[in-house]
Amino acid sequence: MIQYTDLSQPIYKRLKEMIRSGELKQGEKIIQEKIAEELGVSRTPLMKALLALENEYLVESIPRRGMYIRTFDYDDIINIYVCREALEGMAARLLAVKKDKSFIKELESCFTPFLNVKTIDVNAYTKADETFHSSLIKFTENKPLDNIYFFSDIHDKVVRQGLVRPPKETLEEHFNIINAIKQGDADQAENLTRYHIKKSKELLINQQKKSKQ
Amino acid sequence: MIQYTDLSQPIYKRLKEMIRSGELKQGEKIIQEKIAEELGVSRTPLMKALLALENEYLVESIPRRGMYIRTFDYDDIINIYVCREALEGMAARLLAVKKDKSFIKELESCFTPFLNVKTIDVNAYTKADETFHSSLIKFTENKPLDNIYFFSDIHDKVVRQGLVRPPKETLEEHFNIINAIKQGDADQAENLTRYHIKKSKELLINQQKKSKQ
DNA sequence: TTATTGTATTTTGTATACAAAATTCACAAC
DNA sequence: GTTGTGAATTTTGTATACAAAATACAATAA
Repeated sequence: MIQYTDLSQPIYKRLKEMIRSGELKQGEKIIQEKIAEELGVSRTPLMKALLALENEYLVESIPRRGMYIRTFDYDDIINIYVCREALEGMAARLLAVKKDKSFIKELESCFTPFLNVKTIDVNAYTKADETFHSSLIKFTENKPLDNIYFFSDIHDKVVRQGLVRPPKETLEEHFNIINAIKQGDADQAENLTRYHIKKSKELLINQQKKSKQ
Repeated sequence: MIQYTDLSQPIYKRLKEMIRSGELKQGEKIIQEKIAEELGVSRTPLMKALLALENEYLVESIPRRGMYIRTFDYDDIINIYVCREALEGMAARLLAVKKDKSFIKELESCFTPFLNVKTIDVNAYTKADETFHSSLIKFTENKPLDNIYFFSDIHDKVVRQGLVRPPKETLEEHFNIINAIKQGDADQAENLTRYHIKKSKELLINQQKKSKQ
C-alpha cells in the first residue's frame, strides 16, 4: 500500500521535528540502518531526507564516517542572528516600498489579540511571533530570500527552544515595525527590524553566559 | 578501482559546472538513468548530487515526475540581487567593526594589479571581482552567512554568465569599500557595498530589457 | 480529422545486496 | 598500565532489482 508519492518528505519532516524537539541530540551520530528501521523505511529515502537536512546545515556529513546532528555553539547563535538581522531588515525595507500594502492587515492580526490583555499567554505569543517573522519574509514574494531565511530560521528554533523576550517589551516593537512599513519609511522599517532582532540576539547571549556559570 | 570516498561529490561538481556552462540547459529534464550512464555511475550517488543541487535551488524536483534544471527569470535575477545586497552589506559592516584588520591586505591585493594599467583584461578582472566578493564573506568568519551567501552566489553566476560592469566604473567602488572597512566606518562600508551591488543589479535589468526587445 | 481508451515503454521511488572502509574489541607485547 | 596488532563486526557507499507511476503511442470510435 502506497501512502506517499515521496517517502523522503514525511521522513524529512519527522527528522526535523526530532532535531527541533531534542529527541535527536546535538552531536549524535545518525546510524542510518537504525533510524531507517525505527521509521520503518529503507536507507534510500532516509538518505534523501538526511541530504536535505545536511544542506540546511542541521546535519553534518563526514564521508565514510557518518552523519551527525550538528551542534550549535555560542558563536553559531550569534552568527545566525547576524544573518537574520540582514535578511529580515531587508524584508522590512522591501515591504515598506511596496505599493500594495494589503498585507498589513495580516501582520497586524498577529498581535492585535494581545492588545489590552492583562496577562499574555507566552505560548500563544511565541507562536504569533513566529508567524509574524515568517510572514514578513513571505510577503516580500522574494523566493530566494524566503529560501535562505528559512535556512537560518530552523537553526534559531533549534537553539532557542521557545525562549522569547517578554511580550511587554516586544509587542510595541512589533507595532512600530508595522507602522514604519505602513508609512513607507524604508530606512525606519529596516532599522527597527534590525534593532528588534539585535535585542533578541542579546537575550540569547546573556542566557548562554548564565548557563556557562 | 575506487578513486573517491564519496562519488557524489565529483558528480555534484560536474553537474554544477554543466549547469553553469549551459551544457545542461535551463528547464531541461534530467533523466537520471541517462545522466548516470553518461557519467559512468549508478543512480544512487547521482541522486545525492541532485539532491544537493535541489537544495541550492539549481534543480527543481517534482515528485514522481522528475527533476528539472531550474529556469531563472527576470524577477529571480532581481530577487537574488536583493539577497546579495543584504548579505554582502552586512558582511562589509562586520568587517568594518573587526579589531584585527589583517585581511585588508588580501582584499586590496585583488585589485592592485589593475591600478595604473591602461587597458584592463576583463577576464582577469571578472575573476578578481569574484574573489573579492567571496573574500568579503569569508573574512567575516560567519559560517552560516558564508553558507547562504554561496547559495545566492551560484545563481548569480548562472544568470550573469560573466557579464560585469566596466572596470573603470567599479575599480574605484571596490577601493572605497575597502577604505571604509579599513577606517572602521561600518555604516559607510555597508552603504557603499549595497550601492555597488545595486548598480550591478541595474546592469542586469537593463541587459534583460534589451534582450527582450 | 479529433478524442479516447488501452497497452507498451520509460522513468521514478524504494528496497536490498554487496564490497570497501571504519570501528570495536580482544589479546599480545612492551 | 599503555600501546599496538589484527580479526570480527558494524556501517557506509554504490549498484542493482523491482514495483508503481507517468508517459508515449497505437488502435478504435465518434
